[in-house]
Amino acid sequence: MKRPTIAEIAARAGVSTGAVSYALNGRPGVSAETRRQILEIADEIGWRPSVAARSLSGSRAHSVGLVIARPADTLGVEPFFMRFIAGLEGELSRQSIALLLQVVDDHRAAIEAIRLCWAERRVDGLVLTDLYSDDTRIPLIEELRIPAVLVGGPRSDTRTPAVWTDDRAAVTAAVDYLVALGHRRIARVAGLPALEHTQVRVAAFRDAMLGHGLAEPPVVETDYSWEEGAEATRTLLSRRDRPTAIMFDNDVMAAAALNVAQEMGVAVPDDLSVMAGDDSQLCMLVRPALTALARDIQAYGRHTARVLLQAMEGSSPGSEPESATRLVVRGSTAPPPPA
Amino acid sequence: MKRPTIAEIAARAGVSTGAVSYALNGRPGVSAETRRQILEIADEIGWRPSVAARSLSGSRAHSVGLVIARPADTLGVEPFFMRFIAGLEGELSRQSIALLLQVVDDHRAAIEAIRLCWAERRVDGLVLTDLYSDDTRIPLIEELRIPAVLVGGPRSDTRTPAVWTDDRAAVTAAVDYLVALGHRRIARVAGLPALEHTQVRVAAFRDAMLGHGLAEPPVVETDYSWEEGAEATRTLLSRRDRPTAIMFDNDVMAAAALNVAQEMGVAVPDDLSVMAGDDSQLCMLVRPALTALARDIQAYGRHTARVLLQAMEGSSPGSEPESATRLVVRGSTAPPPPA
DNA sequence: CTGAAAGCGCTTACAG
DNA sequence: CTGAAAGCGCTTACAG
Repeated sequence: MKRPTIAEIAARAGVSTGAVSYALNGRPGVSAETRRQILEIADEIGWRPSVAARSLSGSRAHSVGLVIARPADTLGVEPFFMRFIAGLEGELSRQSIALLLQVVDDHRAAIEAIRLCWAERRVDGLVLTDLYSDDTRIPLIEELRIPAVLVGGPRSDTRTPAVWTDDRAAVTAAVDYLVALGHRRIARVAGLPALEHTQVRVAAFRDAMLGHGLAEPPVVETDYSWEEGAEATRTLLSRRDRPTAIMFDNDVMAAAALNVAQEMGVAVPDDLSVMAGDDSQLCMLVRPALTALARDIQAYGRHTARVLLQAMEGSSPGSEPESATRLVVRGSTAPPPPA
Repeated sequence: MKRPTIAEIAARAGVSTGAVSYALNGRPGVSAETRRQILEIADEIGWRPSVAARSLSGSRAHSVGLVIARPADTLGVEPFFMRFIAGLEGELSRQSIALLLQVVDDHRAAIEAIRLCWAERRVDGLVLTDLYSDDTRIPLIEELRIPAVLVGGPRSDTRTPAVWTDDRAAVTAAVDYLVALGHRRIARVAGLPALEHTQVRVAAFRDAMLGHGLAEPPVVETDYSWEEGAEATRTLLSRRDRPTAIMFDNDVMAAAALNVAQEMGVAVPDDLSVMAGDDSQLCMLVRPALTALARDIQAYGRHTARVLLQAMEGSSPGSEPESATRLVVRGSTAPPPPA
C-alpha cells in the first residue's frame, strides 16, 4: 500500500539516495552499471517521483494553469474550449505536465485565481485566453513574472509570447469570396467589442470592404449569444439597404440568423448569404448548412502548449500565426439576388 | 520577488515556525494574541502556503483529477463537459482544491493516466465519467484505494460512491408524454451500448413501453455521432411499421434526424415526433426546435464535487439522484398523424 | 502556551 | 565515480 520512494530503491541497490536521484534523472555521477541496476529496480517496484517532493526541492510545480473567465452558461456553447484543451493537454502530458483548469465567472475572479495559484506555487506557467484590448492580466503576469502564453494575437503592449490564428487573413479571404460571388452590401455581426480579436476582425472586415471600393459596412456588436445574434440580424434585415450577406463572429449567432431570416421571409441563400465565424457540428446540422471559417483548434492547443513550455524554459519563443483558417463552403452562401 | 514563507512570518513575529503553522491552521497551541499577530503579518506580506510543502508533509495533494477518455473530435460536440466541469470546479475551488484535467484517446490511456497521477501523488481523488457496465477503472481504483466518485449511477459491483440523474424516471416520463399524445409506435436511438447509462435508459424505455401495453419497441444503438444518428433514423423511417416518434440519446442525433426526415419527405412534427436526450442551444436553434430532456448539468457537477470531497474525507456519502430531469417541450413533438 | 526538532521525498552542491 | 549532508517549506508529535 505504501508507495515506493527513492530511499527504498537506494536500500535495494545498496547506494545512497543521491546516487539514485542522479541515475533516475540521467545525470552524470553514477556508473553505467549502477544506473542500469537502479533503473531496473525503480521499474520493478513501480516507482514514480512524488511531484510534491520534486516541486519542493526543484521549485517547479510541473503544472500549468488555464483560467477561463466566462459565465458558465455560455460555456459549452462553442466547441472551442474542449478541443483547445484536448490539444493543450495532449502536448503537456507528453512532458508529464498537468493542466490545472479553473472556470470563473468574471475578469476580477480570474485575476484572483491567477494570483492565488501562483502564490501557492501550483503552476509554472499560464495560458491566457479571451484577451481584452486593455487586459489587466498582462501587467499582472509581468509584475509577478509568470511565464505565460497569450492566445489570440501578438500585442505591442507586452513581450509575453503569443499564439494566434491569422484572423485578418481569414476575414479578408471571406470577404473576397463574398465579393467574388457578387455581393456588395455585406454586414458583420461581431462578438464582444472589448475582446482584442473582435477588433482585429472588425478592422480586417472594414479594410477588406473598403479595399474593394465598397462603402463603410454596417457592424453590429454582440455578446456572442444567439439572442443578440438574432436581434442584430433583425436590425440588419430591417434596413432600407438590407445587406445581401452577413458574416457572424461565431456559429451560434449564424444559426440564429437562419431562423430570423425564415421568420422575416428572407430566403437563405437566395436572398441572404450567411457565414459563420467558427465551424462546428452546429453548422452542419442546421438547414441550410452554414458556410464557415474553420480552423484546427486542437492543433492550436498543441501549439499553445509548445510555446508555453518554451517560455517556461526561459527562451523567448518566436511567434508566428497558427495554420491558416479555411473557408468551408456549404449551403448558406450563394450569389446575391439580381438587383 | 521571493515569495514569503512561514519562516519569515516566524521571524517577524518572534516565534517558532511551528507556532506560526498552528496559528495559521487554527489549531490550539498559541495564545489568542500571538495568533492574531501572526495572521496579521501573514496577511500583510501576502503569504500563501506552498502546496508542494503542504503536500509533502501533509500527504495530500489538494487536487482532484478528471480523466476524460474520448476521441477529441467528439468532444465539444456536447455541451455536457464544459458545464459539468464549471460546476465541479466552482465547488472545488471553495475548498482550495484544484482540478487536474486530462483528456485521453481511449480507455487504455485513461487507465494509464489514472495510475500515473496517483503514483505521482498529484491527486487525492478522482471523478470517473462515461462508465461502462464492466469498467476496469473500478477494480483499479479499489485496488489502489483511490477515493473516487462515479458519475452515472449506483452500481452493484462496487461500494464507490456515485452521483447520477434519474434516467429511468426521465425516460419513463418522456414515454408517458408521447403515449399521452397518442403515439403507439415509438423507437429509440440509443448511444454507446457499452456505457452503463445507455443500458439503463434502454431498459427504462422498454419497460415503459411494455407498461403501456405496447409491443417491444425498436432500439438502434449508435456512437452518439450525427452520422450514426442519421443512419439510424433512415433505417427506422424505412420500416413498414414506421415509428411516429423517435427518442434520441442526445441532441446531435436528434438534430440530424430532422434533416433525414426532411430528406425523406417526413414532416416533423406532423408525421414524426422527435425528442432529444440532452438539452442544448442546438435544440433551440434547429427548426423545428427540439423537445428535449433537460437537466441542470452545472448543479450536477457541484454535487459531484461535494460527494467526492466527502469520500476523500473517509465518510461514505449517502447517495441519492441529482435533481430530476425536466421535459422541455418545443416544436418537434405533436400528436401522431391519424392512422 | 511555546520552542526545538524530526520528517515528508526529493535534488544538489560539496567532499572524498 | 560515490557518499553524506543540507535544504526546499511546511506539519506535527514531543518536551518544556
